[in-house]
Amino acid sequence: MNDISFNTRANTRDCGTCPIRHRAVCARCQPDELEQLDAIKYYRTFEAGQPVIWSGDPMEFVSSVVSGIATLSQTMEDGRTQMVGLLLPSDFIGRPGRNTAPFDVVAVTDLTLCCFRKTPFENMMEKTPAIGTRLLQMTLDELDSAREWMIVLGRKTAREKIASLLTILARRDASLHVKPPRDGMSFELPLTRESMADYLGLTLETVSRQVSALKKSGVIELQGKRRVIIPDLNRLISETGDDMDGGLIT
Amino acid sequence: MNDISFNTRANTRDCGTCPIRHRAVCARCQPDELEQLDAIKYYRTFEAGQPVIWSGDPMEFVSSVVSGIATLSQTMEDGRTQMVGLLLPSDFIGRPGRNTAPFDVVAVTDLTLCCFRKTPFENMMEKTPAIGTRLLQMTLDELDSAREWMIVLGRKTAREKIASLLTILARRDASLHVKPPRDGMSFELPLTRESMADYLGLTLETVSRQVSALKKSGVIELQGKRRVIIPDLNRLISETGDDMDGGLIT
DNA sequence: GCGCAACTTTGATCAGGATCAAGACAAGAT
DNA sequence: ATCTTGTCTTGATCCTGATCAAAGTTGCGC
Repeated sequence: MNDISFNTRANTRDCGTCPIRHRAVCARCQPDELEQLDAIKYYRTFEAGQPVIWSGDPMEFVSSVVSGIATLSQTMEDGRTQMVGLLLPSDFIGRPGRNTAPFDVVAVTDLTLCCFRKTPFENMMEKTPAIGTRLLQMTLDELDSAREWMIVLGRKTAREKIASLLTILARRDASLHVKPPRDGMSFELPLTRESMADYLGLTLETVSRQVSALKKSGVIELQGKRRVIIPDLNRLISETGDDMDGGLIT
Repeated sequence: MNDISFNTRANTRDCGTCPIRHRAVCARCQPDELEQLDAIKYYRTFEAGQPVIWSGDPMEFVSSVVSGIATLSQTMEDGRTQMVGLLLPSDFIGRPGRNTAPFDVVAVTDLTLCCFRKTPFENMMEKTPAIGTRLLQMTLDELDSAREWMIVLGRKTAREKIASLLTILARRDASLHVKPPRDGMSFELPLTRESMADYLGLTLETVSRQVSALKKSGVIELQGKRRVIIPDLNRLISETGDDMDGGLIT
């Protein structure tokens, strides 16, 4: 027996083989599986801006993000693009049972992935049902997040959209730190204004204007163009239009 | 051995215990499991308009839609609502491993669900890993659909949104029939203009106007307010803004 | 038949965000 | 220092879809 629990984003642990703390499948490596894992596991790194895989490409691995940030997005023929997900450390990329990528994956910052060759991974899943269970839980989480994002895209105003995105980023950032948010948290924006626009279904000009507007209202402060200071998180949350007590995508 | 394959929406089969053809978990009942299944399985029916469950409510069952249509939606405090999913026969409702419903589920038409009490279902999942695998595949499908819907909500014009919705409904309807679409397919709109608006992130007036506009352009025809005739599906698809050859949510 | 309620269409006007256009700013490169 | 390049901000204008309002349609109960 061992005490491995299903780690949540706020409750990560060292897996012993990967360089950082994370919660994805390879974080659950068990000692006697490591030999085999090492045979099928490898790291890949990407520079900021590089594509990881294009929609429709054959995909011979599954992976989890070790460090850096990637985006999951889709582009129409005429160039309109929509981000459908933000991949942060510990997030999982890939589809056991599928052969092609359904969306574009692009490295936003320098990116390291911990990859598993797909077939051996699938075999491992069969032998270790806990992995499948874990993956199902993660997928259900992602599905809920995706659905919660729909109300942002479909029903929120530009200002609410920006506030929603900043809230998510602030919360994700806060969960990386040990100290709980002493008011006056701050974080580095990983996205350009254009990426934010693609995530929110806006134009980059509107994003810029609304960020400025939130600054003018005192809801946020900026140091340079990328560092965001949030004097009062509840104030920001109240700008999202959401219920105060939760529900927002984590 | 048996030849049960992972059924897709276009490839359903009789499960032998449920009244109609469908592809969800209970469609995969195996003869020797039936006795036990009957002990934990039951049907529930809802009238059109009735809620099945509210977001946040404790949820003691999982289920699949046997007949009728339900919506999955979310409402903000001020009343703005966004549908995040359309549940058609064979779709699965519920979260193994969760105790509360993440979204509102409402019956749009008269609805029959095939329900399984959650704990016994989860036990069954543990004993029969194929169920978990199947559920993971279905969840991955739903996740892809949810993400594909994001580009509709975030980047499409009102006309494209309507065309996208009609295309999905037309395709789903077509997959229920044996004959492939002899051009000139038609189907009954299951949704009111308001529900369509909530699905597409529009107002009901805009939906009405754009439906009229598509009619005036000859892309669709209407018999009464609810029956839609599609003389040329490709013509409709070209109005969605999507790539001709696929990709659209199924 | 009539009346009523729910749903739908259509019109007039408004506004939020898109679009077009010009600069501002910062970090590197020469 | 100057030029370049990419990113961001700000302004002016336009247009799509929202909002407000009224009337048309359908189905149902009586």
